[in-house]
Amino acid sequence: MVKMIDVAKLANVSTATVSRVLRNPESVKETTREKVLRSIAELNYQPNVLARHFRRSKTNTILVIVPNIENTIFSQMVQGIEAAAAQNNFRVLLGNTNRNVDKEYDFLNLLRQRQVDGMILLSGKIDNQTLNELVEQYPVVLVSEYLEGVDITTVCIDNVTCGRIAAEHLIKLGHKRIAHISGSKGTLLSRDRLIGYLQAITHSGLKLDDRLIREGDFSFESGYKQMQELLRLENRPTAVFASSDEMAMGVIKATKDQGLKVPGELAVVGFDNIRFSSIFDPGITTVAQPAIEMGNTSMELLLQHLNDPSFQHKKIMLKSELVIRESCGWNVKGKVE
Amino acid sequence: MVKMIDVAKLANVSTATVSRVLRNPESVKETTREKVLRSIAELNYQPNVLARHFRRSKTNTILVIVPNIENTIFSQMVQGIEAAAAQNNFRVLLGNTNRNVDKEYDFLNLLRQRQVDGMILLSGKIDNQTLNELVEQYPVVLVSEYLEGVDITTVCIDNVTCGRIAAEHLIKLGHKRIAHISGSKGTLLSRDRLIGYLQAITHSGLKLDDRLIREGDFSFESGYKQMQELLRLENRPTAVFASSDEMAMGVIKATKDQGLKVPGELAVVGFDNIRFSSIFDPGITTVAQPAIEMGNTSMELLLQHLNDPSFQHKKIMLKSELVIRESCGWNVKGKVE
DNA sequence: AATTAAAATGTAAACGATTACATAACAGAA
DNA sequence: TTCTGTTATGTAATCGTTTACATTTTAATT
Repeated sequence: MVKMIDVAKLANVSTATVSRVLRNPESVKETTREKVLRSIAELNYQPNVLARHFRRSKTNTILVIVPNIENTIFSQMVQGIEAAAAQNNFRVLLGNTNRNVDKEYDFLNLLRQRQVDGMILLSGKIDNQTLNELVEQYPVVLVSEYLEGVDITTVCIDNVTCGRIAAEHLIKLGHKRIAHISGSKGTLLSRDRLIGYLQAITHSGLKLDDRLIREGDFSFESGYKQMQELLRLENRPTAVFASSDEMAMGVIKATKDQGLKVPGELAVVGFDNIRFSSIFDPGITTVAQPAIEMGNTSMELLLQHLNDPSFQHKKIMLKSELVIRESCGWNVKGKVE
Repeated sequence: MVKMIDVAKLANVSTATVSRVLRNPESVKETTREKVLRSIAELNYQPNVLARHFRRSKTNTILVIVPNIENTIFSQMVQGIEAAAAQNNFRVLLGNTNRNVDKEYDFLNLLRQRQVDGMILLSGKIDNQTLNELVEQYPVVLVSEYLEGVDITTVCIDNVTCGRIAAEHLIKLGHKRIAHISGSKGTLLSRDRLIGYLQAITHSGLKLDDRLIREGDFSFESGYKQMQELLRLENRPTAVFASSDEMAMGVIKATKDQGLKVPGELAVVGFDNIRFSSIFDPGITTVAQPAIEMGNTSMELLLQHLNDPSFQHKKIMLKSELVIRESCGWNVKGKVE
C-alpha cells in the first residue's frame, strides 16, 4: 500500500508538505503543490482514512437514528440528510431502531466512542437526562418530534396549527361530526395535533364529543381498527382527521369494507403527505410535512454545530401546507389556506 | 479522556493485558481479568474505537449501496441487512445513489480507503471491469440484480420462473390478451421476468403480440404512462403483468381514470409485494420478493466472506411466491402455485 | 547589500490501541 | 528439589497521518 512517505520521497518534499497539499492546498507554493499532486497521481496514492480519523479524532460521519426505515416519511428525511451530508463530504451511518428503545441507547455509544461526529434523531424515546448529557457533549439535532425540558437543536413543523388547519378544512366543508385519530399520546407531536383539532372545533362553535377522539399509533392497522370502532357508534362521524397518512388509509379501507363510500359518505384528512397519498384511491387530502427539507435543514444545522463549537441551539420551524386531493370531496372551491 | 494506560495502571498490569481482556478474555487469568474489568468499570473506560480501527485496519462497518431508499422494497432489504449486522456487531453505512452512477462510483472509494470492510450492492450500474477488480480485492455481495461476466456472491430470486408464474396466473383466469410492462431493459432481472412471461404465453398457445410488451422503469409514473398507451390500442389487453408493484398501481390508476374497473375490466399482477400492495385498493396480486430475508442472507454471506478470506463466491436463490389479492378478481378458487 | 517580515517547508512528536516477541510465573513429573 | 513445558504477563515497536514548532527561503523595504 502506497503511503504518504512514498509520495513525499518521490516529490522530494516532507510528509508535512504532502499532508498540507491534501488538507490545506493554499498554504503550499504552487510549483510544489503541482509536483506533489503529480506524485500522488503517479503512485495512485489513497490516503489512509483510518489513520486520519484516528489522528484527528474526527470521522466525517454522522449517525441518523430512524424508528423505522420502512416508513417513507422517514426515508424521505434520510434522503434529505444524505443529500446535505454528501455535499459536505460527510457520510451517513444508519441506525434503525424498529422503535426499540434499547437499540436506541445502544447506538448512542457510537457517539461516545467518537465513531461518529454527530447525530440526528428522527425519534425521541431516549429519557431526558441521558439526552441532556449527550447534548452537552456532542452535536445532536432532533427532527420532527420535539421535547420539553431538553435544550436541543430542533427542526419541526407547527403541529398545533397544522392540526387546526386540517380540522378547519373539514369544518369549512360543512361537517359537524368530525373525529380525530391521534398518534401515540406519548409523543408531544400527537398532543399538539390534537390541541389544534380541539381549537378548531371549539372556535367554530361545534359540539365536542369525546367518543370521536381516539388514539392510534400512526400505523395503517391502528387507523383501520379505530375507524371500525367509530363506525359502530350510533351517531357516526361524517369526517375524520387522522394524524398520519397511513392511518388515513386504514380509515378509508375500514370505511370501504363496510360498504360506505369515501369521500361520498366520509371525508378524510391525513398527515405527512407520503408518496402513496397521491397514489392511493382516493388521493388523500393531507397536511404535507416537508420531509426532505426537514432532513436537509437538520443536517445543515448539525454541520454548523460541528464547525462551530460555540453554536447556540436553535429551534427551526418549517412551513407545512394542506394538500387537497380527493378524500374530502369537492364542496370547497380552490385551495384552502 | 480515560485511556487504556490509565486502566492498566489502576489494575497494576500492562496495557497488553488490558487489551487482551477486551479482545481475548480467555487468554487472561480469571483473577487478573476481574481486576481489570473492575478498573474499567471504575474509570468508566471507553476504548478509542478510532485507534482500534486504525491499528487493525478494520472498521466493523459495511456499506450498502441503495438506488433509492424511498422505495420500500429497498428499505425492507436494508432492514434485513441491518438486523443481521447488528447481531454481529457490525454497523451499516448507507449509500443512497438516487440511481446516479457517479455517486455509486464515489461510494466505492469507501471500500478502497478501507473505511468499510465490505459492501452490499442493491443495484448494479457499475461496469463489469470495475466490479471485477473490486470483487477480487474486497468482500462484495450483490442482491436482487445479478450480472453476467462477474464472479460475485449473489442473492436473488428466480425471476424467469416468477415471471412465468405471474403470467400463468392470468392465463388460468382465462385471459387471452395479456400485456407486460417490464422494468428498465438494461437490467437482467427485467429481461428475465420478460422471458418468463414469454414462456408462459408461448407454452399456453396464446398469440404473442408485440404491442402488448412495453418498457417501464419500475416507477408508478411509468406504469401509468405505459397503461395509457395500452388503453389506446384498438384491441386493448384484459390483463397486465407489471414488473413492480408501483407500476401495477400506475396501471390501475390509469385504468380507473379512464372509467374502467379493476379487477372488473382489467386484471393486474404486480411484483415485489411492497407494504402498500395490501393497502392499495384493490389489493394487488403480486409476486412476493422475500426482501427482508434477502437482506439478511446477503449480510450473512458478507460476514462469512469477511471472516474467511478463502470464501468461495456463492449464488443463492431464494424462494418467492405469488400472493393473491383482489386485483385479478376471483375466477380462480384457492391458491395458485 | 542589509534588514525584516512573511511565506514555505521540514522535523519529529504525537494520537491510543494491538501484538510479536521476550520474559516470568506456575504446575506437574521425575 | 530440579527440570520442563505451559500459561500468563510485560516490553516496546507499530500502524500512517497531522501539526506545533523550528528552520529555511523568498520578497519587500530601506
